[in-house]
Amino acid sequence: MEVITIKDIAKALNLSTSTVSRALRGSYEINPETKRLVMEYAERMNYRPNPIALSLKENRSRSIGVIIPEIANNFFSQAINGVESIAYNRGYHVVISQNHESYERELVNTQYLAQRRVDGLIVSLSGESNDLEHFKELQTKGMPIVFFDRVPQDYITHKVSADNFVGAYEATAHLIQQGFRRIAHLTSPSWLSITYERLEGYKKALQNHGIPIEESYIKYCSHGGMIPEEVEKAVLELIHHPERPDAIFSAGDRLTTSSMSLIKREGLRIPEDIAIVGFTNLISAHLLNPALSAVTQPAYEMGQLATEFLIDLIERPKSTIRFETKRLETKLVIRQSSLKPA
Amino acid sequence: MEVITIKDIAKALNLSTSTVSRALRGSYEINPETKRLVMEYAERMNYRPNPIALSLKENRSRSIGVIIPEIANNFFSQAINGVESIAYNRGYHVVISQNHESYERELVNTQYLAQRRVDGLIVSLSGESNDLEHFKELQTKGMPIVFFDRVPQDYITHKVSADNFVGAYEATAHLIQQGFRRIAHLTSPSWLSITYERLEGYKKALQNHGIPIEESYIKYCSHGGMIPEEVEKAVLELIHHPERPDAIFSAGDRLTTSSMSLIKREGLRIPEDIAIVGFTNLISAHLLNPALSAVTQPAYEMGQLATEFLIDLIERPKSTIRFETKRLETKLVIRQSSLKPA
DNA sequence: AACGTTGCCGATAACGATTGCATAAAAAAA
DNA sequence: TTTTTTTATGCAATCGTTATCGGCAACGTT
Repeated sequence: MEVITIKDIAKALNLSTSTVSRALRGSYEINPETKRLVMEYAERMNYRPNPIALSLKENRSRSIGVIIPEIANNFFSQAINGVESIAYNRGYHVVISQNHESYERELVNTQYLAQRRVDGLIVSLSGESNDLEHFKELQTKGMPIVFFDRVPQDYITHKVSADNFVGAYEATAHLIQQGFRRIAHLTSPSWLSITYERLEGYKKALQNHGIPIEESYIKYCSHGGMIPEEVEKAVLELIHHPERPDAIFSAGDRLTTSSMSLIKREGLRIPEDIAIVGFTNLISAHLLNPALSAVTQPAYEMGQLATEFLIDLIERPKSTIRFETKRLETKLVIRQSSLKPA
Repeated sequence: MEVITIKDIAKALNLSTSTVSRALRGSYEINPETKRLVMEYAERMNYRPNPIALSLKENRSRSIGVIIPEIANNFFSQAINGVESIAYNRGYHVVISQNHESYERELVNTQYLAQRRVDGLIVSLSGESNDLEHFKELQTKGMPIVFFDRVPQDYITHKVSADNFVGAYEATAHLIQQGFRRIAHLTSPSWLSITYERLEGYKKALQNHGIPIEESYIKYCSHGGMIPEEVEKAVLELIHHPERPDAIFSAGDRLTTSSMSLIKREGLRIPEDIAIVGFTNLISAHLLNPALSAVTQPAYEMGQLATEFLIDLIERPKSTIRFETKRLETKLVIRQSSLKPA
């Protein structure tokens, strides 16, 4: 391990570490000649300042932490790419961690990142998180936090989300317009913002079209699709409902693909027996059998926006901040899975 | 930012930092009573040692870096979950970074992780990496590195990969057995290990069945599917080949889904006009239209194994190490996309 | 009584970098 | 020539932690 330090340079050039340090940062009070010598030597020896030492001294790390439920999910991986695109341009590194829809993991990861002195956090809540004390505590200690996608309601900070209400409304309205009437909704844990907003959009669309809301058509999966049995139970209850729904509006990649699998496994056809629209960013949606109608979110842009918000929080004096909640438009792509057969 | 340090504890209890430090680590030379006091106070104040200070002092970070092409890829995200499962059990954190198939990004990420003093690296090479000097240099400086999936040939360290040769052989043999004869191969950059091994398996299967190898049926995508135009060009060349192939054996998620899209867009049917088998871990393979036959890799296990190798390298005295190259079995799942119509 | 042993604890120096303050030498002003 | 100012550099503290070394009682042994 022969890594060159400022001390090595100082020794080699018979200078003090302070002089070397200042020379490297181009301080005006260093002799231009000395500066040149130091710069050249540092260049030649491929000197790189030790970021750990800097973190210790400055209590920051020029990196931002991202905590999301799963990377194996197109929405989140696209969002991360958005985060990276902004972060790198502004000189920050990105540290990714997954909570796997577990409160416990979220807690551990949050604390880890805080200890590692990330300069800020971008968070999409786990399916189990209704207690947000760990974030609140961090925030009072000065850690900037921006939520995206799954945002807490009673929490004052920047938030970025898709317009889940409108997205859900459009999806449901589309199904109604196609002639479906018994429309079920398969969704994530009830306490998540995305769940609530989508549910409201779904209900509103039904109401506006004079269709009564049937509570037994609404199924929550409190582990967000991480536990196959839970999804299976929910879907089977729908399929074997005395008045079987003729369409499902489902949230999330996993819930949607699982539903499709199960419907097929049970010998039913999509969309003839049950139509389906997913709230998902699956890139292979158009390749599915049948091609999947989907409400897609601008994941990349959401990641970008959240990051701009966060870096703003980090770099701007606190006093001048007014917190915002931004909603980005979703897009409904209609494909075969939601078309009423003639 | 009121984080409690060992110094604060020392001051509060009227002890020296050394005593507090030793008490916390349970040193035998501290009075049990003092120990109890310190422990209790630390517990009450929720003291956590500063990992940055430890990293600086010990020149290590109890974390391992993972550098992969893309997280938006089921194979890699499953592999990461495997890595995490082992790492967390053994007290290491995992830092993920993507190279997006770019040599430049790989270089930057490698250096970043090295500067951050990760204790070791788990790497799957970018599609552009034929120069491995950056890894070699790190390794001579003492950084343990384990490669997986895309492994370099002339590099002495632990390596973990799927048995690409056998996987490709089985896929190709399956197509032949189905009655296909003009079998094309759409694959990743030619210099990658996975490309070579799969190509060899493909060729061997053709040879063993007396089918001549047609070079114009073999298409490399030197950006591994990251550039849509490149894939499009390759697939279209196959589709419009004077002797159009009746089957494609394709590598990678992106290459496979792109091929399916393009074949459909060009008005051809799968498998009637062109059959397809993918080398992919797409979780929605069974939901595609048609259901996709695929060679899948034990991604999770590969991640686990690579991590065990790495932690072994990190913790074991160097002298006792004998480097291994492990190949794990792939699994061919036959679905509709590769079945010859009657 | 002199010496050695133990038990318990503290001061200090690292790790790598930055920075406020001090200071030497050189240049400018008196 | 003397004083002041400027220029260029070094010293030392700091960030949080631990390892090394050493100190000082209290006790036991001869």
